[in-house]
Amino acid sequence: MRAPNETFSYPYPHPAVTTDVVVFTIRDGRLSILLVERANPPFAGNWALPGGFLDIGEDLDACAARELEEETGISGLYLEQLYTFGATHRDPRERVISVTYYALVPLDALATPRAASDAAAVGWHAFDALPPLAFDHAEIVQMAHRRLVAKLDYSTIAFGFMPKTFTLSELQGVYEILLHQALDKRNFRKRMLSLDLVEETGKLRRNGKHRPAREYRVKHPERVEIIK
Amino acid sequence: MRAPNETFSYPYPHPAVTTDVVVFTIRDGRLSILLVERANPPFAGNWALPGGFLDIGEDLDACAARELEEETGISGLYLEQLYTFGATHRDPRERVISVTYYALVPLDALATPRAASDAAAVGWHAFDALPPLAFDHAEIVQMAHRRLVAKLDYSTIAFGFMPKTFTLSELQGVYEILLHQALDKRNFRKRMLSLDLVEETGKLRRNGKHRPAREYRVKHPERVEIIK
DNA sequence: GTTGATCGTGTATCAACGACACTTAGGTCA
DNA sequence: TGACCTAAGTGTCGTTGATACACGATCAAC
Repeated sequence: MRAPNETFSYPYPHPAVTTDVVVFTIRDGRLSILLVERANPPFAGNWALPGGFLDIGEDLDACAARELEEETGISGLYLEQLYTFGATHRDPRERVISVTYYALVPLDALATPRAASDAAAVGWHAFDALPPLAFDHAEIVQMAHRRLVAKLDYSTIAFGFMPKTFTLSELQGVYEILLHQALDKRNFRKRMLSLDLVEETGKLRRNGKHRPAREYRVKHPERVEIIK
Repeated sequence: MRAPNETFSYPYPHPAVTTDVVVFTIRDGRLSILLVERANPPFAGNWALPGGFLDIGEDLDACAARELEEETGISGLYLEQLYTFGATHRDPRERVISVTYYALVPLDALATPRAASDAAAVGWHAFDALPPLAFDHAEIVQMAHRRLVAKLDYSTIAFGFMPKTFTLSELQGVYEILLHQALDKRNFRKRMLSLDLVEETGKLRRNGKHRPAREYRVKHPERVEIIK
């Protein structure tokens, strides 16, 4: 496609542009994020966010989706732009501007990532027990987490973690994990139902040796994320 | 500094990176933004946001501040990152990624901008009567406005428009302009004073042939922007 | 000293939120 | 088959925050 020794020249120096994605999910009751183990320098052997260099004819959103798919096999997520990081020495190779995104994966989506391209391994890591991360990715993860928690208050972002159908107890569990605190069952249900965002499927879900729970679904899955 | 015909080469194509800044103020009772008239193609003669190309050794925030100062003479503002725009054909010359910022100027700051560098003219334009803008700058302005209005609800961002001292009526006026609606005087004062963010200077301000108003100042000017 | 203009103040009602405990339904097992 | 275990599901009351609303006080101008 491209001559081996071809180069691209500009009258002024240009930085490289990358995208990086923070993918959240909840696994085994813990908030977790998706990391790839770097196969190549710099930071070979370290864990990092999935991401990579922007193709010159590609939109930023498309780049984030493509790199995520290439490195982890996960696709079809709704990616929201988070922040752009551009400190001068954040990458030892050259000047790199990183446009970062975040996304949520439902609990059930059997998102078993597979390593590919320049990643040695891929895996979910509990947010409160992350390994050391390459580049400034720890900072990116922190910002994504702050954004996620802030959005719980004024948006329906938590539904991003829910499978197609779920029980109110499961939904409450997601909030409790994200907020790090127990919630009152009656108040939680009152608030959720008054928002008029979920509806009963009519089915019951049997989860153990006790009374079965009513199953719910989101009423307007397309416009989750609306501000309350 | 640089040899005239020097070029910078990379094994892969690199986009250019720019910063653009949306500066808000309130003039004559109208929300206004700062625009520069472009002296050079593309879009020569059109109005655009102040901004320009990132220097290779410069942080993004510094670039935004520098370009703003160079093109308008305004400096010392607190710039907050807004969003990064990178659609493939947003600049006809080459692929350009723009990291955008926004900032607020107090009403009194005699911010008389002066044209410089590659700007033919500089001026304030009422937000509800903007001229056609170059590139995708209209979209950037819309996003900045949405962010500004959203932040009114849960932050102290409105103080960014206030001079060192002000009256509660002036502060109320700012809110009314931004929110596009009249507010009840008693309720507004109750809420503002209960936040414990302003204090009386002890002075009175005479503004006309009527009872003078008490003068206030922000209590902790350094940490304006805190979430309520 | 009357007029005009803005400043500054209090109360009553309603809605939203938080605290709080028991009954119901199904599964399990003796 | 009935006793028991476990999570599901439900209502009230008090507190707090938001909204609606009207008039006297103060200064300048005449």
